[in-house]
Amino acid sequence: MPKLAPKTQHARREHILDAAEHCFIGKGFHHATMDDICREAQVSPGALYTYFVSKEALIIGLCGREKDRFGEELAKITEATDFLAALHCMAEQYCCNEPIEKVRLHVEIGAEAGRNALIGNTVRGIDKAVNEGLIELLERERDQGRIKPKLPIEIIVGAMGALGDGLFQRRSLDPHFDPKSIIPAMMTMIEALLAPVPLAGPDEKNRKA
Amino acid sequence: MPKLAPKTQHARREHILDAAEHCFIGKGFHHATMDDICREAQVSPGALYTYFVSKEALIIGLCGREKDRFGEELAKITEATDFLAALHCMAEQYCCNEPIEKVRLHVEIGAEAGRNALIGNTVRGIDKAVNEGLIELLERERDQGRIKPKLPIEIIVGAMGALGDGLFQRRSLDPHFDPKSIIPAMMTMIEALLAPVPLAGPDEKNRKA
Amino acid sequence: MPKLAPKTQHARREHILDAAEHCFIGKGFHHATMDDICREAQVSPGALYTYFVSKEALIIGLCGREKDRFGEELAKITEATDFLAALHCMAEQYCCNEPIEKVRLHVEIGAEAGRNALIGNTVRGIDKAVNEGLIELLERERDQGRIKPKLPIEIIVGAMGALGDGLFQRRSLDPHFDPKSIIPAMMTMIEALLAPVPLAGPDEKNRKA
Amino acid sequence: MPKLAPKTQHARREHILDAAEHCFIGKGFHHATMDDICREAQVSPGALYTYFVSKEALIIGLCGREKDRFGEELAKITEATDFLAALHCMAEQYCCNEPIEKVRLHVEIGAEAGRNALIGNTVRGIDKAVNEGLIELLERERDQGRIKPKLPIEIIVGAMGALGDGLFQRRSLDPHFDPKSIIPAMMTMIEALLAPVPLAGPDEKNRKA
DNA sequence: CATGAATGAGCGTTCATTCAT
DNA sequence: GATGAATGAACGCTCATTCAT
Repeated sequence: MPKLAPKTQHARREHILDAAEHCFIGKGFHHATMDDICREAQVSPGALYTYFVSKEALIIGLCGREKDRFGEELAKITEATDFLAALHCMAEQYCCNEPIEKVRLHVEIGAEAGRNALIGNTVRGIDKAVNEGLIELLERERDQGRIKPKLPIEIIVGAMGALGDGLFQRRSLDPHFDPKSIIPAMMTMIEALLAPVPLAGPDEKNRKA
Repeated sequence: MPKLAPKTQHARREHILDAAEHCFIGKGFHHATMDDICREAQVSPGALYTYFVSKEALIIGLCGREKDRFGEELAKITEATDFLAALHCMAEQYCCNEPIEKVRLHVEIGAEAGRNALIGNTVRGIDKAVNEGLIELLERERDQGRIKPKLPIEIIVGAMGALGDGLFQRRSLDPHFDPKSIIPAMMTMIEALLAPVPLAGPDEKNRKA
Repeated sequence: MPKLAPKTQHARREHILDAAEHCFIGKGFHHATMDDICREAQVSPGALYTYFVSKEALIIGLCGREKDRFGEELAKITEATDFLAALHCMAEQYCCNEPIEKVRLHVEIGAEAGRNALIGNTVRGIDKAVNEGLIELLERERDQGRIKPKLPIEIIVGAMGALGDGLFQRRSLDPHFDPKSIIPAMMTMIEALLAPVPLAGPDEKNRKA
Repeated sequence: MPKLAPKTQHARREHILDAAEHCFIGKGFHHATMDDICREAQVSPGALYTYFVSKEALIIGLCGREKDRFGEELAKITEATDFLAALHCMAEQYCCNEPIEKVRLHVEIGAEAGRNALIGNTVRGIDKAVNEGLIELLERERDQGRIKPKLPIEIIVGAMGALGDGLFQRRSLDPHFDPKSIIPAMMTMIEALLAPVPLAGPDEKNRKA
């Protein structure tokens, strides 16, 4: 039998990952069984194991996809003209629109990452990439005089990341938690860190008056 | 073997809880087995089950301990004369001095609480108690004119809680994460929310001028 | 501590046996736990084990009581003037009035007796005693000319015993089984075996005529 | 390992059922463990559980086999020209030739059926099928004038069934019980119920005279 | 004698993974 | 490459029984 076309291989991989995501989201990482995933993907265990060497590998694959996704998200902000508005938009996206079950999966993976070295490394890798992206972005903003932060930018980015994780934890824990109401608080906190410079305009002098 | 003195009973319970804590921290709730815990506590399964009806009950017991502990912590802040300094002190306590193991346990329980209703309720109960304590405290500060927050106090407390959870998540994930460096960022954020009123002094008029 | 008065000892034994009977009837021999029985009897496990060396011993004790009970039952029939009527009465007693849960226990013990030598011997001992009582009774009836069985009396008694056991099995299996309706059939069968001689009376000659 | 041929599947199932039967007979349903059965069948627990979802399911499977077997037995009687002789033959078959092990299994299942709803329903279903077969048969005999029962046929069939169960109970309890000697008693009882009409012969008129 | 905490082998069942076909 | 039956170590938990107090 000739080797499967790389395209087919990749498609199959993604298909299995979709199934795994669906199962992990629905039942949690520990409660979902490999058989659940096989059934969902309509694939035999043997076939699954040619694409992923273990259950762990499925999580790692899922992490990879999240990483890509977040990269795109970040690119959007980077390209936005109004950086703060884009941040607000992203906060809304992650706080409100992300379905609760997916949030739970995120928290679960976070816990697993604390103990499982392989998953830990993967998750740390993602965090690093995200942080670097944000740092680069914020440094540019600062160099262009649009923000005047009083603290080192890596620290600020670290604090922003923690805030995001905390929001996820909160949502995961309390299904009645209303994330919309917290956004003003988040923006207040982030602005305090970034110290954005008001846009110069014809009425700037009026403010000082 | 007549009835054990309540003191002995309690000590035995705590001893088992210690063992469970150790195992959950080291392996996670799902990977730690009851036998692991029995071995750690040097107790037979049957004996363990006279103190805790299930594995779940061990987590709940662990939650109870954390709750008590946090209650004491909160009382200390409440009694402090300088509220912001006390907060700073507590941030340091939880960010830096809390051993990484406890932090992991916290994250572990948080993840489990998202999937397990009983644990979820317990953790939500604790959160509620903590939040109420903080709300009460902040309302008093506001009524006494020491802070002038622009957002509802519950929202502020919610954001502070999220920030705390996020820090824990960060520490759990990255053993090299330096929590000390982030404290200024945290205080900046919290102060932005609380808007503390500077203490009245001889140069107060200069500010208004 | 002086030995307990034999009377107290015996009363305690009976009390525990009552509790065991209650539990076995309610949950079945295998499903009832020693703790269930202790709770029911308000006795500690240690105390229970001074009266009965094992769970098995409880069943054997229960068998002993049944044996005594059946002996009394048999005595009543023996003393009755109309033997067939007494038999009918006893059939009614065992078929209809015996509560279904007790019937089930009987069947359970019967099954256990097939495998457990100790219980088997006990149950066989009871059966033997019952059979001997019935044999004696029927032989007297025969010698007094009231029945004219065509088969050996032990065989007849064996068949009657089987019929009784079968009825219990039937009742145990089907809660809707109506035992009353089967009594005529039972009496028909038994009369066929015993061939009772119609009571001699002034009109006896008319029959032959 | 592609899909097993249905024949192989069935053979494997039967093999496991054989092992379960052996264990249940030897130790009883409650004392036999799944591991015992696995060892006996030379099969891993996982493999066993692909054929039977639970221990309970093993008994149900065993019941299915008995049902099929009894159906065949019944068909033989139905086709026989001399119905009473066929019945006698069947009594002999079940009383004498049935190996004691099968008899024990029957009693074991009967006891379990009294406590376990699923097994109870299964056994009741078999009993119903058997009873209906017998009822149909006896009604035909009656309509053709070969028997003149004085009691409703369902009652008669119920009594016959009880008699059969009782015999099994007796055999299971006492390994020295001689079932051959009881057959005349059984036939006497059954004939009393059925009231078979003697075959018409040359001396028929003498009877009526 | 009574107590009840403790024992610990054993239970029915699961499921990530393997490998003969 | 794909299949799916098979593996087997483990799991959380139970409960008849013991024995230090």
